[in-house]
Amino acid sequence: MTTARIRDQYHHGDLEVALISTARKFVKKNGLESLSLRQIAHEIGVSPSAAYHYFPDRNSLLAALGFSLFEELADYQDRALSKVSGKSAKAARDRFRTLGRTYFEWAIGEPHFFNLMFSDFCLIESSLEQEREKNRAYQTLIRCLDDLVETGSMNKQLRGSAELLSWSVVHGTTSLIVSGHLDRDDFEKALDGLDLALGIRK
Amino acid sequence: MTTARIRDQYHHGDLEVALISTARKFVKKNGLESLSLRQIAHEIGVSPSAAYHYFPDRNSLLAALGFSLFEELADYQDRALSKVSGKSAKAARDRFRTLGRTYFEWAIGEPHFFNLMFSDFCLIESSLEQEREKNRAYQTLIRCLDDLVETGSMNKQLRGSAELLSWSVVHGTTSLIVSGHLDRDDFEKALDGLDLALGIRK
DNA sequence: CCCTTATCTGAACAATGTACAGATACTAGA
DNA sequence: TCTAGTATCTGTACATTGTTCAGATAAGGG
Repeated sequence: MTTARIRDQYHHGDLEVALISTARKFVKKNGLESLSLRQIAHEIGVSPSAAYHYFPDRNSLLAALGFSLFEELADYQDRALSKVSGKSAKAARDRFRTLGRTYFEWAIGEPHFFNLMFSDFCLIESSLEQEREKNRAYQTLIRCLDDLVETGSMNKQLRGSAELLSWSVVHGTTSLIVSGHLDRDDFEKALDGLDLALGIRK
Repeated sequence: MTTARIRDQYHHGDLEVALISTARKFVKKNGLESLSLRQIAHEIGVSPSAAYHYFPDRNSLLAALGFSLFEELADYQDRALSKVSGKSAKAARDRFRTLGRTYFEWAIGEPHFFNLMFSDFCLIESSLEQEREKNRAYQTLIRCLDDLVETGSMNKQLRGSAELLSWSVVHGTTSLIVSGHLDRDDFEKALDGLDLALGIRK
């Protein structure tokens, strides 16, 4: 009541987050290429130049959006993982598969987001904050694999390579499916193959 | 002497391939985003509208370039593979690794090309010709794996999943490295892990 | 209440993709 | 060889884009 009242006429109040969220809306619908700063500004009801007070250029806005999408993905995965807790072998297997499946489902559901996240735009600021988000899902993967080894339901000789293999298989199939080089149902096949190769018993 | 003489003043002669090859030059240097039809036309010495006689729009030119890059990659792989012939177990292993390594090296050497090939631009016409090119490298992979099984130097129970796993690991790590989410030397680690997981003995 | 600072506007510029009418060169048929 | 017709390219034009910058407007602290 005190801060966000009539400032809508000149001062927007939350322009930075408004820019990112309407950029999100546009990218979701039409992808990166057609994203226009002017359209975003118009949608918000603000002058095209206003954006330059928060982002040096169009690329930086896309980068900021891309970074926020990594958070979204991690949140999405966490939400699904919270339903598969426990330290049993079965729970570890379920979490392992959930981790991969949510990654895939997210990408299939929002292919434009997935493309942005792994595009050139998100290359620059991959230093600090993004690393932290990456680790968030990565730590979960590590815990899954450790649990699988501890419960004796996985080939422990492969433990050293398992993280890299799992991540690259999941990301690889997802990327190839999103780009149309693989069929949708190849993902489950790949997960099955990964289980077999890592010696994960059911 | 008869066909390509003074036509340079009005009729270019090979404008379609000229458009693709100078587009290639620009993408190689600066990536997709900054690619301009007008700059390409100017470089060739032709009017901006001339391009529209061969491509309905900018996207189609990028798609045509992308498709030609799949050919280039396959050629590059074939050139390297031709030095590793033979049906021995060692030859099969070498071909297997060469197949992955050339894929990776190509992408690292020309990241902008790699990005284009797996971008939205190359989604449309992934129907006929591109399938053929994809199969070209894919058949080589299949032959490698068959040889590995025949010579008893690989876990034959994993033969069914091996193609999908290999391809997704190689593409996955490559994609993650190109987009800055993995280190360069993670690729060899992934290949080693893949060997281990598939039971490929040295 | 004023003055500094953050925030946004407005006009402007160069570059881009694309459309279209017309000019120019090539080619086949007489 | 001449002539029509077709393929190929030019020139101009338009709307849209990213980006810059001087100035207007609001907010907040002294």
